[in-house]
Amino acid sequence: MSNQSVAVDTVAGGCCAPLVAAPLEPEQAVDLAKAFKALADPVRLRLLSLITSADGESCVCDLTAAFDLTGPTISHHLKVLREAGLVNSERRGTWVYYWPRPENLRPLAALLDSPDRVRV
Amino acid sequence: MSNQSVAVDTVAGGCCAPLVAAPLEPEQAVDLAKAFKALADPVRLRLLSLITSADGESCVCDLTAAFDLTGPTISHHLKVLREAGLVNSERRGTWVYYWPRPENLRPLAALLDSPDRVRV
DNA sequence: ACCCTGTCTAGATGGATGTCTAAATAGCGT
DNA sequence: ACGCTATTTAGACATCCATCTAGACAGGGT
Repeated sequence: MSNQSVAVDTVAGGCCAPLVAAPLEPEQAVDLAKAFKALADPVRLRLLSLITSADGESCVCDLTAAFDLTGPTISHHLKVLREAGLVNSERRGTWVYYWPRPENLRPLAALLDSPDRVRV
Repeated sequence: MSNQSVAVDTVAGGCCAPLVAAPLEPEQAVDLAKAFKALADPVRLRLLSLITSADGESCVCDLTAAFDLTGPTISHHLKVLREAGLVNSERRGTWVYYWPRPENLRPLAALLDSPDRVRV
């Protein structure tokens, strides 16, 4: 259950200077868009923030409890985050645990990091 | 034409510690998701990178020329970026120019910036 | 063996989104 | 005034997506 990340693997591979530095290649843009698409939902953002701010990892049961949504819906969102390479998961006994993958989150942050501008 | 930004204004207002620090409030997540949704398309990512890496600003005519898409489609994507607060625009004579809003891009970068983890 | 709980998969459905064509608006040059 | 170019708006259409219900699968306890 741990290795089906798709979108961000190329990103993690050192892709993409900050937006300020150079225009994106179309293929890079496609890969990056997949990652940002995973972040483009309030539920997934909250899931990621819960997972990331937790101490190392989070149980699905705790995550589900934080929302007013059905189990399958949460499961779907976690799958999107996992396939985007933003989190990883593992089953231990009855429960499944999720933890963040900062090595794939950091390049996204670096891409958006922009210095101040003349024009404000 | 310059002031209909919607999504990121609250973000720019000093919102949101890094994901690592604390879970997001639901309302914050909704606002941030709007911003990431604007980034969640390859065309818009390339538009933003063209605008941001250009020297100060870009003319719509140059942006349109960089894609194999119709003018209205580019215009639509630029509107999405503008309403998300990521860029701003101004008409000067015949042409319309777009420039980035780093004050609204930087909080997004800060949100995703994550330190290394025990578990890799 | 059986049941109970936790999680995921499959399939359906209403709403959002990317793209197009056609038409409107804005400014420039003659 | 007219026509030409640049850009946006309006509306249509096909696809994608968030959510749900129903059911499958996994593990633990009795």
